[in-house]
Amino acid sequence: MRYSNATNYALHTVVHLMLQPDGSSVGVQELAEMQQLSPTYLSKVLTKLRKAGLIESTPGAKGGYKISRTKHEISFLDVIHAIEGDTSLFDCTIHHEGCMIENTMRQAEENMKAELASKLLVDIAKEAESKQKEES
Amino acid sequence: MRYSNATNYALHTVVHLMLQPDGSSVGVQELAEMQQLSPTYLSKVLTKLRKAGLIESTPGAKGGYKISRTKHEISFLDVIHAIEGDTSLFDCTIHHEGCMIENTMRQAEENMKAELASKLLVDIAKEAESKQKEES
DNA sequence: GTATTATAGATATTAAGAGTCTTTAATATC
DNA sequence: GATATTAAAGACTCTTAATATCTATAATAC
Repeated sequence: MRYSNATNYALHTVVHLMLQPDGSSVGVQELAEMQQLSPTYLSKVLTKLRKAGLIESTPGAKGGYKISRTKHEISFLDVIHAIEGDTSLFDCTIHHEGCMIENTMRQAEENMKAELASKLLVDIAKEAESKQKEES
Repeated sequence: MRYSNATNYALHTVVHLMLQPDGSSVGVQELAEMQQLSPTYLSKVLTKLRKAGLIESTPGAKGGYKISRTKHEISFLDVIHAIEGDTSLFDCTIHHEGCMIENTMRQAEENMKAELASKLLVDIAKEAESKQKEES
């Protein structure tokens, strides 16, 4: 019962892309090396992000991925949703509607999702940037 | 990415046991029929609940399962923990400590768990009881 | 002793996650 | 236009966890 590794890769990639100079693209090769995983696998993850409108891609030489124009609005939940889909953590397979147990579980999940919707990845990127400056 | 069916079965079983007269046991046969699943499978789930101290079991004729004496303190989280273990929803497999993304995810999860720890199953049982009275 | 019931072990089945390989399409550069 | 580069998509494999099932064993009531 966990979020998939794909979600982790996606979150890290988005933050990395946010740290790039405006308009510049990064190839999947570089992104994959950074996280030590295979480029083809990561590209499948990134395609989901593109289809969700979170990043943009350009094929061909000097192509790659860059963050979309809604950069400052991308939340944790946006990325999770793009990768995991809109499934619920909990489904009562016994009752078909109005299950009180399911209601309680769903409510708790909704609150978590609301929190994750309020957390923006651009803030993580900023934090990472200032940490780098401290170190140098 | 969801909680297992086992957790659902466990939650429903606990509520059902709470609705029994004090001290009476219910066999796994009956509990399984109620939820339309195999008795041996459910018994494995219930053994986890017993090991976590949430229910008690007595083998032999007239045996079965009953809620433990801490009945009024059993929360959703207690049951989830008993079945799913204490794993986290999110693990950063790239960084080993201090990952800012992991921190944010973990914080949201902690808040959800705190909410689920505050929700008692005995309240669900009471609600179910009063609903039954309305209908009769 | 006999019937009943929980427990544990071994095993099987299924589904999802994780990942690879290959081919195709698009783009830039020369 | 030819070539190199890069994303995308399809087919496929591998592994793991969930979801069971079946059988044997141990405990208990009568």
